[in-house]
Amino acid sequence: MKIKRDGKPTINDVARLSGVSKKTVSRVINRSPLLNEATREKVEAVIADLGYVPNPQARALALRRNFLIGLIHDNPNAQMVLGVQEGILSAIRETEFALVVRPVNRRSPTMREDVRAFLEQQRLYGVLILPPISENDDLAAVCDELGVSWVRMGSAQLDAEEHMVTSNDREAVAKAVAYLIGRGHRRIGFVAGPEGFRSAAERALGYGDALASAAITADPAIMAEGNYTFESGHAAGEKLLATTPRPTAIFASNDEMAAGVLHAAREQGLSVPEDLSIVGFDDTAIAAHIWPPLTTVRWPIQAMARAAAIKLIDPATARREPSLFLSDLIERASVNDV
Amino acid sequence: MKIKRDGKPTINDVARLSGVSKKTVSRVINRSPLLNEATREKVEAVIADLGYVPNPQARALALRRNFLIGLIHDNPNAQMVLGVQEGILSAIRETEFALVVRPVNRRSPTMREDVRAFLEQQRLYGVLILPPISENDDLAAVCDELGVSWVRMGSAQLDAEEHMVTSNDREAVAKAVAYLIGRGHRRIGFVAGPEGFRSAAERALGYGDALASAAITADPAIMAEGNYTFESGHAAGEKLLATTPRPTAIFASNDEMAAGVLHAAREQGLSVPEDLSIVGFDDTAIAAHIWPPLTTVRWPIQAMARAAAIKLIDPATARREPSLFLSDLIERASVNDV
DNA sequence: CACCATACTGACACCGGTGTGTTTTTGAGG
DNA sequence: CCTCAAAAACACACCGGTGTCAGTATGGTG
Repeated sequence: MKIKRDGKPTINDVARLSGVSKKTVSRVINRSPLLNEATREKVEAVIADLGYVPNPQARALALRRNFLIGLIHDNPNAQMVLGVQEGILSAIRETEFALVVRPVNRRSPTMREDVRAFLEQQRLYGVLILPPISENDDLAAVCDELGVSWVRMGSAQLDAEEHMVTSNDREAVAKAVAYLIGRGHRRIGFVAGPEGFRSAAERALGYGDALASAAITADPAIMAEGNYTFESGHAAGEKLLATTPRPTAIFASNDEMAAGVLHAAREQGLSVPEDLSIVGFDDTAIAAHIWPPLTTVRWPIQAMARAAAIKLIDPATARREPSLFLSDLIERASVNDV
Repeated sequence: MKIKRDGKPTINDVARLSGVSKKTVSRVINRSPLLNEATREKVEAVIADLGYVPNPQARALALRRNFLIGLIHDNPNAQMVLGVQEGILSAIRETEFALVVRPVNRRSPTMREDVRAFLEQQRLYGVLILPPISENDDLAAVCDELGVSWVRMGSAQLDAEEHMVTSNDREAVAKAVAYLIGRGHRRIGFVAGPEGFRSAAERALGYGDALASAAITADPAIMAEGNYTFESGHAAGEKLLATTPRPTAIFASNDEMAAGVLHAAREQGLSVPEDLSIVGFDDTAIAAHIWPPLTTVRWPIQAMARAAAIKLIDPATARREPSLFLSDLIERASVNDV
């Protein structure tokens, strides 16, 4: 007698074939300690023989919790989202968890309700929220209300450590701008991220810190705002390069905008880094692939995502690991001494 | 009397409060036609009042199928993977399906077993497989064996239409190379994708077709192989540009490699497109952001992914939609007349 | 050798939905 | 007013696991 029907074997098949109750099989699966060694081996042999794998839906129903964790993001940048996915996966590989992705549109007025409906329908175990929408406290509130555990990633400590993985953008930008100052630059333009983004604010603060440390007074004429896109960086570059005296260096709050600035410089016949030094932020793939390769700040996105996932699925372990991540300056070829 | 416990309301709560059996509530949820209008309204009122949402795990258990579709990929390119995710999501939005992602490593000897374990553990409804691993027939076999429906995306018709969404790379490359020929180029280098990739083979075939149509004999000296990375494109570029006479144009089998070729050209003091024309393939973000912006072939990845997802969740509708997608040439600034 | 704590194991209800077969209600026709 | 088929609703088992608590060996004690 093999399996009853032709479908996949169930716990009942295993129980019948090994002559024990289904509860005992359940104990074997869950590595219960109060279990006779001989019984365990007998059951395990049948499991292996049958190729039995427990049904996750039945398990989820009985346990009243499932093993799905969600990633909620608003695709700020493909490289980053994929880095995050890799990071999460490195944490949940070897576990029974799986990753469900859910892009949302931050400009949609129904975003909050979309997320709510998604969580209600799927009943995920927990979710990870990426910037920029991680800055939205509403989403965290929705999760709490629905009993979904959550962790957000961001550029400033918005929550208790159990709910937050943070990168220290302010400090990282300060270091990068200080690096430009160290190379002799005094007139350093700044392309900010969009208003309302915490990351943008933090990075702007870091720029201010660095100038202040060097006793350089900030000049609003060489500061522009972009929205983290290539096009906005291009426009900001045009504006900054039209000022007199022209900045000798520009720090852009992300790589895409830095690429836009580079583009603008090229259109005006300027060479980089000879006529203009540029530093970006994020170290996405684009940074290494444009010409000249961009000096930028590397945000350890993958490690952060991994830490966030661990917080979600194993809070005990997570408490012994860092929640604040520092970024490194990656020197490439877009900066010259002045 | 509201809900029994403080948990989420269940079908039993709805049944009790509206004075019908749970099966009737089930019929309301599933829009069963044999249902009295008055009863439906009564039950729907209670559902709305309670904010009841059916438990997907219980549903999955009873139906013996869930509403999870998987995306199996080997991250060839962040832009592409994210485009695919967006495409799938546009198809499943408004449905009860969710998207589970699962990156794998094609170089791992256990890849096949990894995928198998994943499918067995999660019991997904169906999966979508991206190139390049979609070319691996083993994975399709594993899915069949496990009763998981599947659709693969690829550069050539490998399967019956119900299992396959195809892009016509050969024809697209032929068009792109013909375009270079039309601009007066005769000595056109080619950077191939890695051996063993169907997409690489198809693209090489397209290159050959175009040369043949123009009665140009292919010169092995100006053909190199890369592995779809920036670095390999850079190396291929160095090799091709060292030949005499130097090619006046180079077609690279993807954008990353095209960027690498551009890099190599720049290092040799060549300007693009004045001294060398370059055409890429994929139209990922990098194409528009490098300097000069790259003329490339746009692969309608998002539409393809959407079509693939529809094939999975709604085969009937899918039969009325296209399964073969043609690519367009996007003219930017990396090509000059010779 | 009876007794009892300890270590295992089992029976059964339950999680929250859906399928099946049966019963009740409805309403048209005689 | 009764009959009876069609329509609507119900009861109950079932999907495949887990929790609870009771039952059965086992072996050390008095």
